[in-house]
Amino acid sequence: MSGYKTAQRRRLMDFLQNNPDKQFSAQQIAANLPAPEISLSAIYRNLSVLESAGLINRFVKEGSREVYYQYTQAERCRNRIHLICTKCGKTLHAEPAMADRLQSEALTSAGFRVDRSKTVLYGLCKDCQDK
Amino acid sequence: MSGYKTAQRRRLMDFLQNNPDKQFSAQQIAANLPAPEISLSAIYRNLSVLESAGLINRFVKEGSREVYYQYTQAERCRNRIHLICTKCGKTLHAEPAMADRLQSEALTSAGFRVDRSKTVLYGLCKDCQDK
DNA sequence: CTAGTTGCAAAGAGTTTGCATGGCG
DNA sequence: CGCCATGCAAACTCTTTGCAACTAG
Repeated sequence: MSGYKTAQRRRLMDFLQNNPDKQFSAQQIAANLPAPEISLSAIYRNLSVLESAGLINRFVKEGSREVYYQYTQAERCRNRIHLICTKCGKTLHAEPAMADRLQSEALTSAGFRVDRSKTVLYGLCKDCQDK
Repeated sequence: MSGYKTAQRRRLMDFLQNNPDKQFSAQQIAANLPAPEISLSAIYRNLSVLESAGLINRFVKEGSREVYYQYTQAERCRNRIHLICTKCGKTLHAEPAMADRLQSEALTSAGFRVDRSKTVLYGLCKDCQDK
């Protein structure tokens, strides 16, 4: 009923798939995508489609007002909490075990049920701590 | 050198202080503030001033693109991680002990240094879980 | 009096939408 | 051929800024 396989859709998907640890705004994608260019509106619409299909994640970065997109790695993202480095922008995936502990921690000490898919921990990754 | 005590500034501060558990966008404040109205630009500028002074917190809410502001309760916010209910919008403050455990958890299992002031856990508060 | 403040309108940034054209199936 | 996709420009939303009038100290 809906969804053609167009060259643009595939190129967008490829781009995000090739940078699985990073997240991009629509405009950054437009700027970094190799020629031929894709119109901004097509990018926005395709990102929307891909997100509905569950192929990419969409979220607002802390301190920014832009929407960012990132490739969804099923195995790596499922049931995991994301850690984003505020310096280099890299995304790490907390192991499920860590998410479990964190979740039960919040539940017992505050009665709060953490939603893993919506929660992002911000801070510095290992590499950026050293600098 | 800078900062007068104007009636508008005080009214904004009062409004946020009277709703310490909630966060508002500039436009929501404009809509909920009792008459006489304050121009949107004055609201934005005052929120900016109050934030620089450390009297209120500023952050982007998950799933939204707007900037939200909330009264900074020095004792309650210092060194604490915030928990925001995705249903009712209420903010809880994790005890420092919980933040400590969470932080060391991230550090040992992922080498990630969590920034407490920027990290927000999203989920359901006690009250909203029951419904 | 002087510097910070206010309101209004205009400018910006990011994103969405209407519409005619072009492409997948 | 029918429906989805694309480009372009216009519309939108939230926020910032320029400017002249206005006030706190």
